[in-house]
Amino acid sequence: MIGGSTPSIMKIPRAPHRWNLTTCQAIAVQTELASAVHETELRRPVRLVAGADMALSPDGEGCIGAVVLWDAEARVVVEQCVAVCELRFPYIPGLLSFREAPVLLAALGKLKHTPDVLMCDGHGLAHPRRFGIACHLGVIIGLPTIGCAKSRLVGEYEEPSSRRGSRSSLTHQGQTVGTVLRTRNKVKPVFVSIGHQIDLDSAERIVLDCAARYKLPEPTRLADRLAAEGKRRLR
DNA sequence: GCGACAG
DNA sequence: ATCTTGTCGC
Repeated sequence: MIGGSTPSIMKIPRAPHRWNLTTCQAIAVQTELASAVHETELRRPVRLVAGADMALSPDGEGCIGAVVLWDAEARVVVEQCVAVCELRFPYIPGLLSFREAPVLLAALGKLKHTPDVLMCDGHGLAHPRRFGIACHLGVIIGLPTIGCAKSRLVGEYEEPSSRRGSRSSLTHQGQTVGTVLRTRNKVKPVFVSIGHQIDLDSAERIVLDCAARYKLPEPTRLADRLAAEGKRRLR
């Protein structure tokens, strides 16, 4: 490679829309792209699980996106990348992807390996318009994605029993949009939903498999930690 | 009008 | 997301 540029095989397609939009336009984009979400069976077996998360820069004007590629078989980190961007959109419940997706896509574009699935820190179909950040990233990169959030955005559910592995359906407007899953005994559960090109049972299994020691699945937990580290380095 | 509301 | 140390409970 000339100039020492690092070759990457993780090609990120350009988003089919702009990111700096009005809230009204952003909602229109979600309604439009929601029809592109595919709820399907997982084809290839999953081994490489990427986790993505973001942290705000010290001054609050920018953000640090982090991606950690986790080998779910060997239980080791394969690769990790970070990217920095200026914030162009505020945090508005239901429009999270317009604030976070740009940096996460930038970080994903630095990956040398292509993940089998991407685990997002937020919801997928468990969203008012069935288009949370996991769906948005999945539709853009064309890979299977899972939404694994720490709290509820929409929907109703029964508290699952206190044992790891117990679950209950998250329903919204008469539809099952996700699963409330207990990954650790007596610890607050996580909210799992389909992002793109996957089925809910597989999503749940992958989250549980990746969360053997902590509440959050390893890819997400490590990406969160990496983003926090990047934040400290900017001081 | 009031309350809810991923990160 | 972020501000923040110790502390209660298994």
